[in-house]
Amino acid sequence: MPQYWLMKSEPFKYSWDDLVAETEGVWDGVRNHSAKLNLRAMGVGDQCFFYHSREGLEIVGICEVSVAGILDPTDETGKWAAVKVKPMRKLAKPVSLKQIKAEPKLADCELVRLSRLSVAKITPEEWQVICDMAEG
DNA sequence: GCCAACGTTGGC
DNA sequence: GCCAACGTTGGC
Repeated sequence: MPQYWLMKSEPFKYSWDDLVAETEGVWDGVRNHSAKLNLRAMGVGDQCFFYHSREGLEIVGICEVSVAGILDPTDETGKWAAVKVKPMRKLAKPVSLKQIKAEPKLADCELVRLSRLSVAKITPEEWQVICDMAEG
């Protein structure tokens, strides 16, 4: 059974469109231990929301882990983890942070509780709630 | 651009 | 091993 995640990226550094253009992207540059543990816990086929931070502040698309458990190629120490992801689909309607905060069912999600965590875990229930919001 | 939250570093 | 200082992240 796949797990669910949310990955943040600043769109002016690496946006959803950049990932789509690349077809497959390496999710590297994470330098936070909690985020690293989440990256290490990912498996091939896991589903990830692609969230735009700093600008946009919304979930824009869904991608899937295509390669799990690799070392961060941008890290010379060999201590940091990375995964590869492939874009799956763009959301019909982006789900903004504002909407997420306004939804009681999402009040406890890692994205809201740990706002600075760049790779957050999403429960299946939360995933479903956000997917419903993206279609509404 | 500001600032709060949080992680890391380094002096003791 | 504690904690103050500092740097970074990310919402506003």
